[in-house]
Amino acid sequence: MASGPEQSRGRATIVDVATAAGVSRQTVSNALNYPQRVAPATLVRVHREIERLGFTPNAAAQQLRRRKASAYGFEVNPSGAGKMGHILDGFLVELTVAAPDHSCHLVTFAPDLTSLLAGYDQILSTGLVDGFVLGDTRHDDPRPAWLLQNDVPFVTFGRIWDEPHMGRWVDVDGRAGMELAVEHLLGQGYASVAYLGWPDGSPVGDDRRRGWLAGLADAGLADDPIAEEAVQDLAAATAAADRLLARLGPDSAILCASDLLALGALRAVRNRGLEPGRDIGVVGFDDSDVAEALQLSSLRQPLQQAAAEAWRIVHAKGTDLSLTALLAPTLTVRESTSRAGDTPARPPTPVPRPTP
Amino acid sequence: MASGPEQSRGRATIVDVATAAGVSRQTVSNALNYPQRVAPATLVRVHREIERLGFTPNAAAQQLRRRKASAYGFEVNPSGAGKMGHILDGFLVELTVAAPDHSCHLVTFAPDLTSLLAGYDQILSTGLVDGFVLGDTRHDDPRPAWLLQNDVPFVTFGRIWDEPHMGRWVDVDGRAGMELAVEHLLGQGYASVAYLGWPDGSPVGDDRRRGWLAGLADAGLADDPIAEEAVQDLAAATAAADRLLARLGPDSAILCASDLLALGALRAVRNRGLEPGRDIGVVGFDDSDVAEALQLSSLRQPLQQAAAEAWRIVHAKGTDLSLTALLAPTLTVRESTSRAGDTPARPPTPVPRPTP
DNA sequence: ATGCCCTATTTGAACGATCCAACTAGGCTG
DNA sequence: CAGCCTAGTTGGATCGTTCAAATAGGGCAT
Repeated sequence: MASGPEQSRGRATIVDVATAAGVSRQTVSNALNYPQRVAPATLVRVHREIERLGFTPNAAAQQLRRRKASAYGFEVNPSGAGKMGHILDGFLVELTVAAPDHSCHLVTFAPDLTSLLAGYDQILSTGLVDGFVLGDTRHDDPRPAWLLQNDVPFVTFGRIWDEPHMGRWVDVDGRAGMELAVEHLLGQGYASVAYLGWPDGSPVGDDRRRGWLAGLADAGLADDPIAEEAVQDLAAATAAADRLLARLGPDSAILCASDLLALGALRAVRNRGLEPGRDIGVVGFDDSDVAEALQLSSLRQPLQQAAAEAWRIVHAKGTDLSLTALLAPTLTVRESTSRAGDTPARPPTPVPRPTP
Repeated sequence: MASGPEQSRGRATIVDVATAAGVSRQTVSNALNYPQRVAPATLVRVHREIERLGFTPNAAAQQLRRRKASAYGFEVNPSGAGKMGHILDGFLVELTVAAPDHSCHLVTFAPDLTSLLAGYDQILSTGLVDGFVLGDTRHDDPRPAWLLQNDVPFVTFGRIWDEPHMGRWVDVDGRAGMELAVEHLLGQGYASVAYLGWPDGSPVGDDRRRGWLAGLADAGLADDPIAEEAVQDLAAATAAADRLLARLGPDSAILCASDLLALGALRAVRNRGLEPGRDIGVVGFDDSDVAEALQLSSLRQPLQQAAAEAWRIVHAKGTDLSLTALLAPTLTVRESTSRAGDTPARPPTPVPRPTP
């Protein structure tokens, strides 16, 4: 697989190939970077030697001469790794998979404790990366402005809500996703669709709530929208969902801003002796592992598309500020929204509680 | 933060610092790499100029000259990203956080479809990375042998079960973790501890099962161990747990090989009208987001330690084949194993099912 | 004073590739 | 037949750093 060069003093270099093919090193370089400049006969001869010697251009030498690393930094946050709804892990994977299509790669780095920008400045100043993919956008985020000011290529996953005119982002259209979910739920025969969301103030949450309302309006059901709020916590979600159920009639559905909230809804439903899907429809957001395990219908973010768009945007030349991509999520339908769902979780014979 | 060099033609280089400090470039290099070779007075002068000019050594130039990238590759697998129990995401984060301690960084790459080794060979041949951190170990894994044969530094997360004598791994002691869990459960007052595990044959699963048996033996309860098997699937796990409950007396506990299996156990327990924790103890493995959300006690892998050990091993010089680290997991105790747990999930007033 | 050693520092030469400008054949034009 | 153009090829310089060997300049013993 990796056969050594003439002299076994390491890997084959471009001059090894050149001498073997009887040409100059520049011709070998041209054969790889500008094939149209090289005579066809020479081209095949060079490529044969490249193949034979197992030559691969040295990345460090290319980076040095080209003044370009063809690498991008991705900040990973220790606090939220593996957390539910943290689709960043999946996004990173899809970015990595798509990276070769753009002949570049990804370098991970951890945030600097002193400053939000320090970590970025440091890895950038070594020339290790050309730019960044920001996996999240925070409120009052100083990073986009700083990067723009320093002419550093970047793209964020998540809209830059504070500055709507600022481009260079890719995001998932939570609003459209919610409309889709409402349509699905009504199509399944649920009479009404209530909403379990986060408290006002988070841009993402507000956007999703608007999607729910829009979905109701589309169906002409917007006259009396029923909603409850809960923070991202199971106990709070369960309690809020229970309040919701108290206000709802039969054959209702609950649309949730996250899988965790939906998990609370599932518990509240079961606590009332009801069966999710058959009695009450429940839809979550992010299609996390939990959703899959609990047979919870959920909106899935198109991470593969998002990664592709991210690479496109980060590589786009010029200062075009309107480089954006808004992608529609898809709905993964499971038992929690199917009326005729068999309920395998229920055991054949209920057993009374054993008394000590 | 990033002030330019004398001529604003890019970043400050080592010669910019040298001329500014009135020394040769090599002295600046020495000041950074071998400070003891430089006279104290010169040292402070050089460092002052480095600070003033905001100089950072160019990584590509260093890599080229040192013939060393100070980077390591980490293969990310598209199929299992974000999956429950996939602690690889967390491991990658901890590796990234700890990387600066070893003045190196991490480069992610996706598996090549043609061959398991092709992706490794390719990124290695460019000199982009010096070695690899393998996030998982498969059965009949050709990678460790290949890497060893080619003198490529590496370390695996997960023992190399096929070749017990082969070193260069860091792993979590599932067996010890299970013993710890059994001890905890018995200490909580549960009369017996049953086991819900994977079918025989997986090295990890068999190891954990042995830990359970060892824990029972330590307590003198090994005479009639009760266990059931299920594949990594919620429905199967729920059914198996239900079979287990049929065989168990009151005040028992179920120790599970994974959080997903434990999730099935929780459902089976609730389906019988019992309350996890109060009536039946349940313990999972991996302390995933689900465990946290469902208040499930679970064994947590010490990923931070694992990352530190991984860096130590991958950087260890020589061909010492016995470079290993076996770390003990910790138990995160939650309501599913606390007898006197309040049960916030139960609503104050049960409501009958609404009839249409 | 001469020789010698030791320390601090400097100079030359890589590392492996690409950019740039120059060079050589040819064929074509006027 | 001189001159021009183009395709194909080449050598020199360069990216920014570190390695290896050479130099300068004391201090100390002979």
